[in-house]
Amino acid sequence: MALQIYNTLTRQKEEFVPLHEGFVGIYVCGPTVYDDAHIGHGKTYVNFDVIVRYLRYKGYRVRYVQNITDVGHLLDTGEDRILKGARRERVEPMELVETYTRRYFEDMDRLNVQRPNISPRASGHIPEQIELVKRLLEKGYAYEVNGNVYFEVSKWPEYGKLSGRKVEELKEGARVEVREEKRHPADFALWKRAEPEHIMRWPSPWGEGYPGWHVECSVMSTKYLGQPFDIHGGGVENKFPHHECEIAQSEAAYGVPFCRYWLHNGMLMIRGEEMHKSLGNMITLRQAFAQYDPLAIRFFILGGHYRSQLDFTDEAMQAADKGLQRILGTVRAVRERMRSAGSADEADEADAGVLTMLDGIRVRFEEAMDDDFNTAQAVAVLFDLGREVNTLLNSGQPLSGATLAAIDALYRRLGGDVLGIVPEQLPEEAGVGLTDELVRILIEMRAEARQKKDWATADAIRDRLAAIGIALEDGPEGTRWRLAR
RNA sequence: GGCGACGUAGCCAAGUGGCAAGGCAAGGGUCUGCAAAACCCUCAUUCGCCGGUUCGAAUCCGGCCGUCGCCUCCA
Repeated sequence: MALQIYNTLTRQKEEFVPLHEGFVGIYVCGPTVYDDAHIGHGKTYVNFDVIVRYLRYKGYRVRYVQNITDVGHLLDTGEDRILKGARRERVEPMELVETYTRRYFEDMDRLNVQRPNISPRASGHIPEQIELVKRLLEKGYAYEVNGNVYFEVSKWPEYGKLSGRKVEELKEGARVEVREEKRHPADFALWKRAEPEHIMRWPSPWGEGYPGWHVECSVMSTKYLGQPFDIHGGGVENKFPHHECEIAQSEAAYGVPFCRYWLHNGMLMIRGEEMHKSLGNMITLRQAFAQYDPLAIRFFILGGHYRSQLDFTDEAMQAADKGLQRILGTVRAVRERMRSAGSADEADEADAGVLTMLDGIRVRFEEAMDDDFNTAQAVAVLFDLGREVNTLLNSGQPLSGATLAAIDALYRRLGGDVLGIVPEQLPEEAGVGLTDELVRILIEMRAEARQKKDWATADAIRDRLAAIGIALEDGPEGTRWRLAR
């Protein structure tokens, strides 16, 4: 079945057909690196991470570009976010940028978000941005006033096609303070003159200044992906004006479409409210990691559709944590059985019935993901797989190494490669070695106690291990241990 | 004020014309020395409310109520 994608530009699901067969170019608006990433960033980049992973699973070669904004993104006070952050921490602007860029990637790594192929920085693409502004001036779509260059929205009739807004309506009710020098309130800055105290500045044909925020995305997406390119992603809150401006600039400058499929993901809410500094409900990823397993946060995010809003609450997170443990519990059991089965089973064959079941799961999983990346549905399929596998594991019937390997491979493929929630190595597996050996000694001692029906000793061992986060589970094939959070 | 999204069980959340996925929680059972894990069963005659279209609607249309987002250079 073909992949269907909801295109915000056309407001409908469309079959995805890339520009060049076998290759997908995708650009996603990245963070402005002036502070730690919060769980809202987590949702956005996990959402797009899975989209990219699935495209790769489908066999496409994907080039994923995600910018790092390190200049030109202003606060409503007109202050540059980077400069403000640098002043706050008394460091050079680029020092601040470096710090938070690194921290951003560290946070994303913990969420198991694969890094983009290219993470271009706005400050590293100033000449290209000046080039675009020049071109817009030459073609008559922009005008310069006092060292500032603005895009003239009224010259571009298609302005508003993404967000469904009309330029005439923008005048009304807008809270934008209208700068006198603009010809129309909706005109937006392509280049800004640097005031004397503004230290991030570059020479340009219009004097010393810095680029407007929207320009970097137009420039860096097409520089690495061409124009037009396949997919542009970002949070809904950037649909207008950011994305609208990107389209206008790029299409006015080059006369060809900018991007073919627009994807917008829904925002993350905190107990029903938008996360906002002024509401004091901001949760950084680092804070969240202190309380929850990063993979559980990822799993929580995948429990909803990427286009929907998602409400972050303690209860919902706990449910997600439990749910993930359930899935990983099955994976752990399969891998343990593989290990204890040994590698000696040459000539063994996978059970045909099991293979058929696995194939059915794979098909249902793909159907869910093909339908506009329905991860919630895909996760449900994984739960169904878990029930089947657990039943198989408990049935007492012998399972060949090949059968177990096929099950494990499917988990790695769907749960690992695509959803990114099944690790290559579970924590217990990583800790094999000393921890495993120590725990096994205790398990043996406990087994002896149990044999003598010395329940007090047996339970004491179990309780004390539980107290340090190691859970013991007695089964027909002996006792297993796992890390319990 | 303008534009848009959503409202599904105690909670989270899929489903967009044919008798309501999945997870968490809860109750019962199997297994266990007791647990844990796992499995089985139960858990929305109903999808904010009121109308309409249809043989048939959670799904389409209209109205109302409620929540949220954008119009502020927040992912």
